[in-house]
Amino acid sequence: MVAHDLVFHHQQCHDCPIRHRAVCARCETDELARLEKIKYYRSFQAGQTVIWSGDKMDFVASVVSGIATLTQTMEDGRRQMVGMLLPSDFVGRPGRSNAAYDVTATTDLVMCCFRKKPFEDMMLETPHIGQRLLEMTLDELDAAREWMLLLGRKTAREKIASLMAIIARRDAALRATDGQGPLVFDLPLTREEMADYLGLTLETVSRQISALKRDGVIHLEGKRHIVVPDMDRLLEEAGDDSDGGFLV
Amino acid sequence: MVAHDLVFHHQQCHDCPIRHRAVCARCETDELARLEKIKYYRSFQAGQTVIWSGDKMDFVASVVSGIATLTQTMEDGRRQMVGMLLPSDFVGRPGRSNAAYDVTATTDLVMCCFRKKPFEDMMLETPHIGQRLLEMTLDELDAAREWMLLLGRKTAREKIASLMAIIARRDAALRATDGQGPLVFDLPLTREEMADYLGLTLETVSRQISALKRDGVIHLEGKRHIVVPDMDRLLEEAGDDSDGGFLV
DNA sequence: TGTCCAGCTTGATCTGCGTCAAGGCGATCT
DNA sequence: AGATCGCCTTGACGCAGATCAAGCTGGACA
Repeated sequence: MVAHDLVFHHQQCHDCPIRHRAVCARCETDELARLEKIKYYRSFQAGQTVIWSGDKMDFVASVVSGIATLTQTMEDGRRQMVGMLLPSDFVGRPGRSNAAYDVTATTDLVMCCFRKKPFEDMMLETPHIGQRLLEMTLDELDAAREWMLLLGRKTAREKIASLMAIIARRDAALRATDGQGPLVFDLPLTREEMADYLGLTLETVSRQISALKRDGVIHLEGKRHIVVPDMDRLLEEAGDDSDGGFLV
Repeated sequence: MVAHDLVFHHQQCHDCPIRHRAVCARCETDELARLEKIKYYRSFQAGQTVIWSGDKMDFVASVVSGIATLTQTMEDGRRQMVGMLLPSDFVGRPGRSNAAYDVTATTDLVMCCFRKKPFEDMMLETPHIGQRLLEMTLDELDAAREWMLLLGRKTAREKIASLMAIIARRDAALRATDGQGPLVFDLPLTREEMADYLGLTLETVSRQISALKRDGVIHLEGKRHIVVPDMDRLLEEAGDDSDGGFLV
């Protein structure tokens, strides 16, 4: 059964490697049949650009596997990441025909795309798709606002610690690691991408990672593999609201 | 006729001083009647807090007049504004019972509130309310992402110039000033609020405003009244993507 | 086995903005 | 008219993070 879950179904999709949300409707056959007809897959290699800001974008999509980023660039080349898309995340804006950001595959990437017009038609006739999309958009808005606090007010060290915590959390959620014990994950971003995420330079990122390592907040094996011996300590370094958690 | 326009109607509301969007449904009498029953008004004085982060929030609302801000605060007192609500803007999240941010009236403020539960019920039965809300949320997300670029990558001078441009634009939109000629407006924020908006200190805000004045980019009469002799010059200072405009 | 290169680290130095501190200005109250 | 208070400006100084520069490390390829 196909279940891309725009409504919180989590069945295994018959032709996708993972469960992903944000794509299909309640599992009612007619809807599914319609979705099947307008959906198609696209693959990208790490580093490839999915779409440039300003380009015509006649589809919406959800990430099946891999990671994509949204970035904005100023004329002089300064770049700021404004979105990170993990599996199940949604890109594209119904009711707009041009991309507002550069979308880039930072790892090998598979996306499940829907041609925009028929998707919009379906949204009109199937309210719960829109409802689910609203919910996801509100979540993204919350994430963006958390990110704004980070960019505007946190120190470099806090920024790095925050990023580690965010990645650890999302990684754990994806793998449904109910996880007690030391947290382990791989950084899916280069130092430069982290810098673009955090509003820093790659040198500062490197230095602060070294500092956190020196201070025992994280261990790293190789350049990408991170072990967090004590999540609470990390969250403290991140300057996050205590309680380690989710107000939501 | 009441028309708070969750669907782009712009009739004058019979009991509100201005046209505002984001509140009511297509002007079909039964819907209006229902909305009338669940709506009520609240007024706040400049400086009053509407709701604290974490508090129970059993309503959603739209701004009728005045300006409200959303801010996040770290334990040590560092603050970052994450949203600015002008008339017609919407606050509150269907499907969540606690506020995620401090909401504060920066000017005298009137809000049109709807008790949450009945509003949610209505959303379920009246899809276009949800559709309109999705549209507005996507707009806010775009604004948040623009804001992230500002926070992460712009210099203090660019930040100030950007803020002036944003306020000028929103002000013009509100007053439907189709406006050629020198742009004129009042700053609705104190220097400290601007600092919280921009991720700066109030001293830096003050210094950069003085600098822009010295360089003739803006003129100011008193401390709040701004005249922009050349909008293009201002946008250039803001480091915004040339074309002066809206990709949307 | 060497060499090449992208990604990363580390050092030295510079600078934009924060911090601390001292007033100025205008509105409101007495 | 003076006192008070919130808001704003300006100066002096210090530091976190940017910039510039050199070199490391590990994987791909010949």
